[in-house]
Amino acid sequence: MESITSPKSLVEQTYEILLNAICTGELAPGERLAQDQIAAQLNVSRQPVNSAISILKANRFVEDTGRRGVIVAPVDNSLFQSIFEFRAVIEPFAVQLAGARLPNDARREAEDVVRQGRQAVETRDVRALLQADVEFHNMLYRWSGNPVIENTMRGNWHHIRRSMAEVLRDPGAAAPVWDEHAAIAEMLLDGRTEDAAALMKLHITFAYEKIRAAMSNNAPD
Amino acid sequence: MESITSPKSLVEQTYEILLNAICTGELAPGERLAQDQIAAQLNVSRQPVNSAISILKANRFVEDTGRRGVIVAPVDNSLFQSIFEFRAVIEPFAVQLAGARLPNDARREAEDVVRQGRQAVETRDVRALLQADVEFHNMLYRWSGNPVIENTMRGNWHHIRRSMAEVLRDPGAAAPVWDEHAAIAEMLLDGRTEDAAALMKLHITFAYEKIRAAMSNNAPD
DNA sequence: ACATTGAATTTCGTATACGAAATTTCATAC
DNA sequence: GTATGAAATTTCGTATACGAAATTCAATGT
Repeated sequence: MESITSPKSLVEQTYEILLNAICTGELAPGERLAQDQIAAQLNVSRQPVNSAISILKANRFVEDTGRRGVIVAPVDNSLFQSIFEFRAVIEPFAVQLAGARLPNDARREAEDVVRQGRQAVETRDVRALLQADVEFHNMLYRWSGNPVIENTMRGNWHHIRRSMAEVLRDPGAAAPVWDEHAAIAEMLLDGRTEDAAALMKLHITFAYEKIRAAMSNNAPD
Repeated sequence: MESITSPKSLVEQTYEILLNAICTGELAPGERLAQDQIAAQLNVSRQPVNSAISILKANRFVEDTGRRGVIVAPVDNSLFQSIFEFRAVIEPFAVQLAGARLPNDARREAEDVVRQGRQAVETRDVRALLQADVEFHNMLYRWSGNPVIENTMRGNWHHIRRSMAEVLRDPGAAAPVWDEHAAIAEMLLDGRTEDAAALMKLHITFAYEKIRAAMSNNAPD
């Protein structure tokens, strides 16, 4: 028997919709969030919209202009480097911890996620690709048994998604990513934890190089 | 000339007051947050209180009960281990980065913070001690030049503060902590980055051991 | 034409109002 | 004395209302 779960409040729903719009780039950096307009669009009053914006503000996804309302926070280019510099340490660490704490159905779960990722590559669906990427890494965070990693990275992934959405214009380029994911999972499930962690470090480095290359093509500044 | 900074909104002020009360333990885990009562206490309407609680909820400091309102999230004991496991990797990493990117007035800044920390040890002021601790580590995050570290740890420090408040009943025990802080800063400023990072790793390990010992005294379960 | 200024408009922050859902209270039956 | 259930109360989520501050825009002077 499962416990009763109350439906999400309008504040939560509004927050998720706005955050998603920001992360996918639908709401561009610098764009203003007008409460009235958003409220009308979502068919709610301004009150939940106002609360949702407060949450976005606290989490630095939007900035106060001091004037009318808030704007979507800019994605400054140096953020890429910082994010991947950070992940190059955290991700292998998560793999190392996971090696000692694998759940029973780990193999099945890993195979599911990898299948989803590869399917997204096939269908060239950027949104599904990003989601599978989040899920793969999130799976490892869970396996690490360290909830701080999971919580910390939850926040970071939204920022990562914002960045990725800008450069992942060619989903075909993501094919090797999923070979790497599969190899990492395989090593981990085989008990070769150190190898898996080392490959994860490479994986993040590769991803960063790829993104940097894509960026300099898209916006050569 | 400095730019005009708008005064904090009631939502922000309410959020900070509530978060602080949660982190210091003034609002105990499991305690209910009644909007009417808080609003009356802070002399504002329920509206800013409601928004502030939404932010707390999004950041996992309070939990939905599904029934009336929210309760302060429990601090489960395994969180200690997770936090320090995490910091044992992140803090030395921050030191390593900082070694290459020290600002000009680094020495002066470090001396200021260490002085504040030692003074808090003298006066046995737990609150000031925690604040100095946050500031010392935050200084290193800033020096690391990686804003992701700083942002990530900002959130985590609130949780760390919650945990620490419960065990830091004896401020005298914090004296060696500030010797370690001073030594880390000294090494870093001397260009001995690797040594500083190694000591930082030890520092976190020591801190964890100390807290674990204090915990088993306070609540032997 | 362009700058200036002040009235009209927009839009936000916060207060208040209202309906719904849960809890508490209390009368009643066993 | 305990269980039951309906009425009263509490309290939340959300809508609406209102005042203040910023922006827009048109009228006026140069």
